[in-house]
Formats: sequence, structure tokens, C-alpha cells
Amino acid sequence: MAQQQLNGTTTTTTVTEFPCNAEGVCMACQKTPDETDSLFCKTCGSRWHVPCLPVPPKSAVDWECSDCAVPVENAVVSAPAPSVAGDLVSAIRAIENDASLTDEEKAKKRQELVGGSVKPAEEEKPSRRSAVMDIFSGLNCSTCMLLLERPVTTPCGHNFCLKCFQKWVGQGKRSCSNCRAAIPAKMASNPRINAQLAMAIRMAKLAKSENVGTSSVPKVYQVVHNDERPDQCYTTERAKKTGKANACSGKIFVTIQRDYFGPILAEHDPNRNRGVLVGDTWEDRMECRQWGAHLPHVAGIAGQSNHGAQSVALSGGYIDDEDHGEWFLYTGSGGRDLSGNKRTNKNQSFDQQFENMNEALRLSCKKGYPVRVVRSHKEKRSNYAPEAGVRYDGVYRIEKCWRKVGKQGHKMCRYLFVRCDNEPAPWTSDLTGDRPRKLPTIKELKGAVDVTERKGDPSWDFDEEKGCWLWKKPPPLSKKPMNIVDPFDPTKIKVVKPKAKKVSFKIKDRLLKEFGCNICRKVLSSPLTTPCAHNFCKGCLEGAFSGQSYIRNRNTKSGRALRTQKNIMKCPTCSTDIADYLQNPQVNREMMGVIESLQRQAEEMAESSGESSAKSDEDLKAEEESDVSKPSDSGEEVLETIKENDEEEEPPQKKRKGAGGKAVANVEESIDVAEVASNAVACS
DNA sequence: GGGCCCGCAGGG
DNA sequence: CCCTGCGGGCCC
Repeated sequence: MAQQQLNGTTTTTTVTEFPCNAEGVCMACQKTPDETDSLFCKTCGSRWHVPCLPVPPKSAVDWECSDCAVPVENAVVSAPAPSVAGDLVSAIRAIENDASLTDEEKAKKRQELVGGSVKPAEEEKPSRRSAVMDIFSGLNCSTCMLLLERPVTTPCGHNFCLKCFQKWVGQGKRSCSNCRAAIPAKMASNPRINAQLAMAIRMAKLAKSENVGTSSVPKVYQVVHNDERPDQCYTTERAKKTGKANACSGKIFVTIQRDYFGPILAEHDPNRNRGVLVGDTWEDRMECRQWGAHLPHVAGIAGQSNHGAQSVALSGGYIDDEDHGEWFLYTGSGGRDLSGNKRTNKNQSFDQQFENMNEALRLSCKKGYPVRVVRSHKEKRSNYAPEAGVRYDGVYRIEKCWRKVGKQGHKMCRYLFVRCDNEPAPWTSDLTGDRPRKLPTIKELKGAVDVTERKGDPSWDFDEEKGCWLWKKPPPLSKKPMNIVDPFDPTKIKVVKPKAKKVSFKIKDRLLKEFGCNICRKVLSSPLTTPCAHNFCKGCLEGAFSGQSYIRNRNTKSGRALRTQKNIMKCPTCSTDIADYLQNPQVNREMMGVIESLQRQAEEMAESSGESSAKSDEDLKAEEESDVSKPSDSGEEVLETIKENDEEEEPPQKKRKGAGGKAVANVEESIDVAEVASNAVACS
């Protein structure tokens, strides 16, 4: 029965069968099978409920359970690690040969061995608990054997801690320590963290420690998509030549003042009552701005020299930046020649001073204010940057600042940022946020000038009693008006970028939000982790590249590859070239294991709270349909608008022509995505 | 992939 | 009102 429900709702997963627990209760249907309905595995001796087996046994005598007879491709959750399996079998044989035990005692001991050291007396939900036990068995780093920390995934589907991986490649090794498959050069030089896997580990930990289902996990990392926006940025008549590059900002959705410090809370988010959570990701700086995490759409520092700095962006604009995740070295602004109407300039041409934004940062340092930090995909030299978009990573404090001659030979303002947020960072598998930590040793402080450290207690600090970061001193009083602006003026609207690729996350299931495949929009099944650290169902990714239209139209970032290169294989999420990877992609089995296990728990939660799985299946279907129908609609609408514009006003500039072509490309994309989505129903 | 160019937002 | 700015679209 439970099996059927599982099958009914999770169309994309292989359902792992459940044996009977130590009490003899079937973990699938919760019934206690009698002898005629029981079957014992010849290898591990575990008891199984015959009606709950997905495949009827051919022989009752020489039968092996799925855990023991697991084919290599499917050896995931329930199977003990290969190195352990031998030990397990011999341990079971030892039990069998122990004449001092009764059959019942033997069975119990066998079960304890197989299911981990389960204590049946306090076991309320045996299947969930054992499922969680199983989750972690495969999640150890192949190098240090500990639970993965900052997981990175190789193309061969093996997971390592970032540090272990870096150590390995630092020794000049260019093959996986697990299977000797080659590690691509780009991954060796800059491995990106598999944030979805980190999230899965956190959720599994929470599910284990609190014995709660995934649907009630409090901290949500979530991609904030455009369709949650009631409003978009737009361009004026004057600005429309360059589209979004010159767009006015859309509505600011949060009720914070421009000079508001600290995390953006649910109370600042009147529509969603959610706030901005660590891990929230936006398409670009303009969208990031609309949620208040970092308001300037070009500048890297938000602040006022007499008030402090509220937020910074790490976007790779200054080569002296150095990112270590929980702490980083940031560079001030200025010192560049911006003549000739430039907005930025890679070259430093004079020294930076502690003035304007640099002084604002120094003030935040002195006072110990929390500074919001966003990381952009444009930061190419960091392991911690997202591969696509702009991500909110929480608040940091500036512990020290100084000036020092930088790589380009000019004095730069330098800042040591250290994380101090109550939510865990997107790259960690820690469940808790930060604790006060020892400051790193900064080599470049030697010979630095104008060194500034905080004197006195910081305003934002860790409260030992409450166990969290909070304002120890009242935050500075705002000097700016409330930043509720709605410059949306229908008379001068031109939609900048048609959101043809509609991504709906209305489905309540947390798992889908966190682990949805970016191609089929279902929960990942047999995930492949690309070298750019994005995950897709194996079937989806391989299917997507068997036809050409999807790839061709996916490539919308520049449109150049479309003309010059055909058949180029790009990551559907971030457009990184993954042709090499696609030659021999390997399933990330560990990740699949956690996700499947979390799914099972979610099912159990739904079941125990009386939710009908059939109903949720229907919901899912309905939402899928609306997802598929929306994109082409909206895309066509936008296309029409732009066509009208083109006809009304003669396009004298070349750039206008480009804009029209782009819209067409986007509509094509929407159709193709829809096709892929509908074709990819059976993506397992 | 690099260079060019632009409007806009916001500090001072 | 002037100056600054870790964008972003597009051309080459």
C-alpha cells in the first residue's frame, strides 16, 4: 500500500524496498507478516514482506534482497558501502553460527546489524529513522572519510570535501582518487561547490536530529524567480536602446530604508512575509536590488560615509579580492580612471583613500555593523561564488581594514570580512549559522598602513545566552526615507526581457524547490552533477542533448555561439560548455541517495498528516500543465509588443534590430523548453 | 572573450 | 547638480 503511494507520487524515482524491522513489522506497509508471507534473504538474513516486494521472488529458498543483490548502477541508499559489505556478511554468518542464540534473537541481531544500531524500544518511525541512517552511509568524503563538508562533485560522480579535493589536485593529481577518472582542468583550478548537495545534507541532518519531515524544515534556501515578481524592471524611451543594461529598476519589494542594516526579515516582506534568506538567488543585479539585499545596481558597495555601509557585492571587479567563504578580503572602490563615460575600468591608476564608500565600510568596521554580502557569478576566482546569478550569502562583519599596495601597484583600501549570520552559508553542511571564530592570519597586514580595528564592543554580536547573533547596541537610526518606490509607469513601459522560460515553483513540495531538475522541473532522479556544479536528471540531460533545438535555443546569453558553433553543449542552467562532461557523465549516487531518502520521509509525513497522495499528484499535474502553457503565451505576448514597437517607430539604430531578434529567440526557447518538459515525463 | 557604450541610482 | 559605479547588451 505504502509502496503504491510512493509510486503514485514520485514518478521520477526508483523506489527502494523496505524490509521488516527488528520487531518483524514490514517497514513498507507497517503490518506484521506471518510466516507464509515472509521471505528471508539468503545473504543478510533479513525478513521481507512478500506482498510488498515490487518484483515477486522466483525462489523462496535461494532469494536475495535488493540490498544484497543490488546491481551496480542502483547501488545507492540501502546498500552498505562495498568495503563494509564483506564485513557485514561475515558478521551475519557469525550470528548464524552462534549456537547460544535462539532463532528470534538471531533475527533481531541481524536486523540491528543491517539497519545500524537501531534501538527498537524508542523507534517510533523505524523506516524514517533507518532511511536517515542510510543516507549518511554514502555521504562521506572519499578522502577524509568524514561527512562531506563544502561538497564538490567530479564528472565521474564522486563527492569530496572542497579542502580534500583541493589538497588532492594541489599535489598535481588530475584523476579522481576514487575511480581514477580524469578531472577536468577547469574543475581542478576552480572547483565550485555543489550547493544542492550541501542543502540535501543539511535537510537530512535536520530530519534525523529532529525526526521531522522535510516539509517542516524551517530554513529555506530558495531561488527567487521572476514569476514571483509582480513587477519587472523596465526601460524608458530614452534608454531602450540597450535593454536591461540601461533599465530602470522595478519595484522594491521589501520595506526597508536604503540605509537599513542587517538581514532582511519577514516583517520587511509584506507580500510574502518571508524576508530574504541566505541562498536566495536572482538572475542579475537588478533583481537582487528589488529584494533589497544590495541596492546599487552597478556599485559594489552600498553605504554612506557618515553612516556606514549596508552591503557589498563580490563580483570579481577587483583582482585583489580573496574569497574563503566564511571570510574574505574585499577591496574598496575608486582609484580608477572613469573618463570617457566608463562605468568601470579594470586598471587602477591612482591610490584609493578612505573616503566615500570606502569610509562607509570603515565606519561599519569601527561600529561592528552587520554588512549584507551578495556573491555574483561574475566572480570567477572564488570557489564560493554561484555559477549563475547573484546570491545572498548572509551578513558579515568587517573586523579590520587597512591600506596596502595591490597587485596593480597602487594603494588599495582592504577589508577583512568575517561571517556572522544566524543561517548557515549555502556551501556548508552545518545546520547552524556562524559562531564567533578566531580571526584568520592575514599576511598582507605586514607593511599595511592606516590599519583600523574596532575599539569597543560591536553593535552586532553573538549572544552566548540566546545562542545567536543580534543587535547588542541599537542599530543606527535611519537617515533615509522608507524605500518603497514604485516607479512603474505604464505610459513608458517596454518589457526589457521576455521571461519566456517560465519557472513555476508553486508546488508546495520543498523537495521540488530545492532539488528540482532544471530541465524536467521534477525532483532530481539519478542526478548528474556538471563540472559547473549544477544537477540534472540523467535522462533529462542526456535527452536534452540528443536533439539540437534545445541546445541551440538555450544559448541566449550572447547569441554568438548560435551563429558560430553548432551542436555546442552547454549547461542548461549557466551555459557553461559541458561537451566534455557529456561524453561520460556519471550519476551522483550519494546525492540520489539523500534525495530519495528525503522523498520517502516527505511521503511518510504526508501520509501521517492524512494528505492524499492521489490529490497531491493531481495538483502536481495541474501545475505542470500551467507551467507548460504559460511560457509560450507570455513569450508571444511580449513578441507582439515588440513587433508593434518596431513597426511604429522605424528602427534607425542597429541595436533595435538586435532586440527584436532576441525576442524571437526567446520565444523559440520557451517552446522548446515546454517540449522538453512534456517529453521528459519519464525521466528516470 | 574583450571592448564599447549607455541610463540609472544614489552619494555628497 | 555633479560625480561615481564589482552592469549588461551587443558588436567585433
